[in-house]
Amino acid sequence: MQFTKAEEYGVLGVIYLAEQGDNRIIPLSEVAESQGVPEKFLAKIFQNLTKASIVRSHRGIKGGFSLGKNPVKVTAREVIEAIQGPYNLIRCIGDPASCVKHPTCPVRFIIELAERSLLEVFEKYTIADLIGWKQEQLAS
Amino acid sequence: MQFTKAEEYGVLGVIYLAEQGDNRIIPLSEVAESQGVPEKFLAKIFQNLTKASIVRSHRGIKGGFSLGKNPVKVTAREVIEAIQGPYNLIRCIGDPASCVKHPTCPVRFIIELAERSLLEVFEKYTIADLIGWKQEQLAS
DNA sequence: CTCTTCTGCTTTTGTAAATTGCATGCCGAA
DNA sequence: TTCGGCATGCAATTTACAAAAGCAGAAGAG
Repeated sequence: MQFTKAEEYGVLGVIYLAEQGDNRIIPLSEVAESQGVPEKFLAKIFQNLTKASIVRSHRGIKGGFSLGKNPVKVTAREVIEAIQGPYNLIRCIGDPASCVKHPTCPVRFIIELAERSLLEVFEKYTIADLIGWKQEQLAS
Repeated sequence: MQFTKAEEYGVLGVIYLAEQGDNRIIPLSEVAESQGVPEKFLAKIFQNLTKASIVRSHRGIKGGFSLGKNPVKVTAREVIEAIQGPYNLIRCIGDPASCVKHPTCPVRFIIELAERSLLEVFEKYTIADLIGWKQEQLAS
């Protein structure tokens, strides 16, 4: 079980945008370079974020991406699920039919609890919280 | 991020052994067939469980596997970590060197919290708890 | 001895993640 | 109105790892 790079890059990208402040428009190339991630990969991720209105895209010269929402109101869960789709630690939770043979499967029981507690964490912290934490680290 | 089949099969296998009671010795073929999982794959998983003393192996005719510990004292975390090694949702947590460029990486911050809350769940429930839950489901 | 079962190692297969490439469309600026 | 920079969308590739299969060997019971 591992956090994917797409999720990681996406969160980092949104944070970078938020840090520039004032809803500035930043070209993707700058975001990618600043975070040291492949631009084309980030492009795909940002398309998902655009669909979820977390960022806004601007074409043409001087184009790029700006924040679509107030970072205080965007939770980590929203960003992650915009990128990966709904969270499923195990297939049979998203698709109960595949688990129909084991209506009493104890693995599902514990995975459901684990998933819930994971989502609680992701829901508890906003992009603004993550930036705040980063500032604290820099200060200390 | 997904729970792996190895983890799932391992937990199911241990539960099956525990359900037979009295530390009976069960050949791997029976465990595999009862859970509908490939025997060779399960074999590798059980080797790890053996090293962690969660199960005990017995060779020769009438050989197989028996429980190595009281199911009341084996947590889901122990089983899972015996199979997969220490839990790392993200690479830079297990290997901080790979993250040295970003000492303030906010992703690490939230992933560490997520990981901790995940492990708390896995630590809270024992094999006996899972079996108990299964019985409840059957009863209702 | 010999048959059965685990053991250890190697190899293959399958699938999803991660990345790259390219043709296209849009937009602002000159 | 044209040009260049930038996003878009889809296709293709590469990489990585999970999942599974294979096989020779060791250990134990009868």
